[in-house]
Amino acid sequence: MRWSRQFIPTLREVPQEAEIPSHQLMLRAGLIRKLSGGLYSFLPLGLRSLRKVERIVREEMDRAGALEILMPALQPQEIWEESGRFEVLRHVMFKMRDRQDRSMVLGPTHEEVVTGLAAGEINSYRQLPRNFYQIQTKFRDEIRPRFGLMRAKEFIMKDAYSFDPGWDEAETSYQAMYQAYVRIFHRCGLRTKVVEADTGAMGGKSSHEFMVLAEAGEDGLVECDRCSYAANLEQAEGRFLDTLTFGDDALTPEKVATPGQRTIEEVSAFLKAEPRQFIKTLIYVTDGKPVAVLAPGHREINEIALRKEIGADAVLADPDVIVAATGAPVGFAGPVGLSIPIVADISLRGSRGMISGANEADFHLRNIGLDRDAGEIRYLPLLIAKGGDGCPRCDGMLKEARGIEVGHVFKLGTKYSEKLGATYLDAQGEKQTMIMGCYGIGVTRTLQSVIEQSHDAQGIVWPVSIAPYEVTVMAINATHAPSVALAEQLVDGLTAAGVDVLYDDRDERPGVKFKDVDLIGTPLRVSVGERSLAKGEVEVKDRKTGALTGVPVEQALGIIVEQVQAMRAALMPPVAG
RNA sequence: CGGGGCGUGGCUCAGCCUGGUAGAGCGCCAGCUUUGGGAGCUGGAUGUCGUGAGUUCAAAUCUCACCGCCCCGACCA
Repeated sequence: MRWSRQFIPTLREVPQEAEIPSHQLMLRAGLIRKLSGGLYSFLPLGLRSLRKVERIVREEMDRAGALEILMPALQPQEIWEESGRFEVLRHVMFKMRDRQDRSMVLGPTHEEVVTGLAAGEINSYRQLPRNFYQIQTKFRDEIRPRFGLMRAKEFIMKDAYSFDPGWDEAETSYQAMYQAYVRIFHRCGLRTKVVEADTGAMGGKSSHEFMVLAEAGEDGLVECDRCSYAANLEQAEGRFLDTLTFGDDALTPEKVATPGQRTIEEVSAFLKAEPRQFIKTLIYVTDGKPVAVLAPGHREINEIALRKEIGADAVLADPDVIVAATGAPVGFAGPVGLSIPIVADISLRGSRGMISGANEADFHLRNIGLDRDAGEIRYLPLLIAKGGDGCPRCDGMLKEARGIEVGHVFKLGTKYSEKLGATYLDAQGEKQTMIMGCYGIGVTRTLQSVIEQSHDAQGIVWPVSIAPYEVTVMAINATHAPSVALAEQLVDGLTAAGVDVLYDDRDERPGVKFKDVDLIGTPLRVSVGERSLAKGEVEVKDRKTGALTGVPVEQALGIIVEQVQAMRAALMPPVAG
């Protein structure tokens, strides 16, 4: 392909709309253009890379035995009401009406459709197991689209759904997908970290996320410095290593005036005590009733864990509810003397000498021995894990990182198959419920994640497997006939050898062409110029290492093809299976 | 939805405070020179200054409303 016939609108300057490197580079290298917030057009270069990611995904899914199908993006709202997820996901679904005034939605995911399909078509154990997947556009009315393709309103997802006769078989399906994901991301040149995760709106028993570690990542996670434990912060449990005992055990609670001091920060400064000596008392409301939730003053409550324990609808209480529940305005709640149920993080068990609100305006209590001075308390693990906490699996210590979720595998169990009647008859003629799993890869997000992980100051550094072109060839001076002739000869030869080659035929200054090639990031650059030609050579530059090699003209074609093949081979998974 | 920032040519931005002829660099078009890391010279095209209302003799500039974009938070796969 000739550069002059392609459409590669590169930008010299960083568009102000883009914050993170990958988003900036996708715009600068001419891969995408924005239509409006969270909606992007793919230009030729972006689409070429996207198609290559899709091809890898498709090959590995097929290899793992999954079957490609394609389901409608436009769906009747009823199927969501049937599964009970309309309420859960109504805020992320685009909703509309058709000409018969039927309520329709654009699918944010496809458990409902695929489970209905399986329920209708699969009746016997002889038809199991089956795993259906598709690569398709998903629609989610994001509260806040962000970072280009990272979080968009419309994006391409590979979603797969496994149906198994029993739990053991389902485990096998899960492992097969897990392994396929490892291979997919490896082939895309991505380094990923697998973490334990919360199942969120998908539901089900347990799940793992494939994370690309990156500063720009939207998810916090922790990993152990000793063992392989790693988890999303939403899911992670850290062992609290600190001991919360202060001062003399014999001291009893004492009221202390703290006029106008509401936050832990304010009161700890006022009383000259560390935040960790405080019992943070938050009032939540669940099922219409207030509940006091306690945590050490320097730590945060994990609301996902909390909701699992006290009720899925739990939210922080409004000020008037707090006044009614504690008798004091916001900022002065404490566990001592409260008449509402209390749950506390397990780190607070046995704590002594603590400080908390006195349930009276402008007063706090100190010298609290929590289980001595407060009423009945349920102790539960409720904290968001933090770097420095102990690993829950071994003696190691957790450290924090940020990640981009590119894949997520779920053990769903029977959540959908039960609701939507996905049952079959086993060998004994007994009716059984299918065991499901679901497996997603954000294809467009994966593409951008590769750039986020693989770029430098000059531009994108594509892994050869998903580079829009594998090699760019140029005549440094497009008016120098011998250079042009040799360049074109190399382009033809490479094309014939099955290499994706871009021919920069523009009559631009060399600097312009060099900058552009670096920006769009093709793994190899071949330049033909008068200088190297005088030595009987062409120049090959490795985009990743920056290494420049003079290659004799006669051997150039063979050497370049070999290098491309070597780069391709390096990204194939080491072992089969 | 709360907080903050920003909307001026294709891109990056100045001008706004203190109202009075709409600017620069890059890009684009034509010509000449140039050709190993974003060239030089000459000439040229491109703007409802986000939209609407208001104040004013006069609004890119002041006021109000709305819209859009970006960031933080809440929320979320």
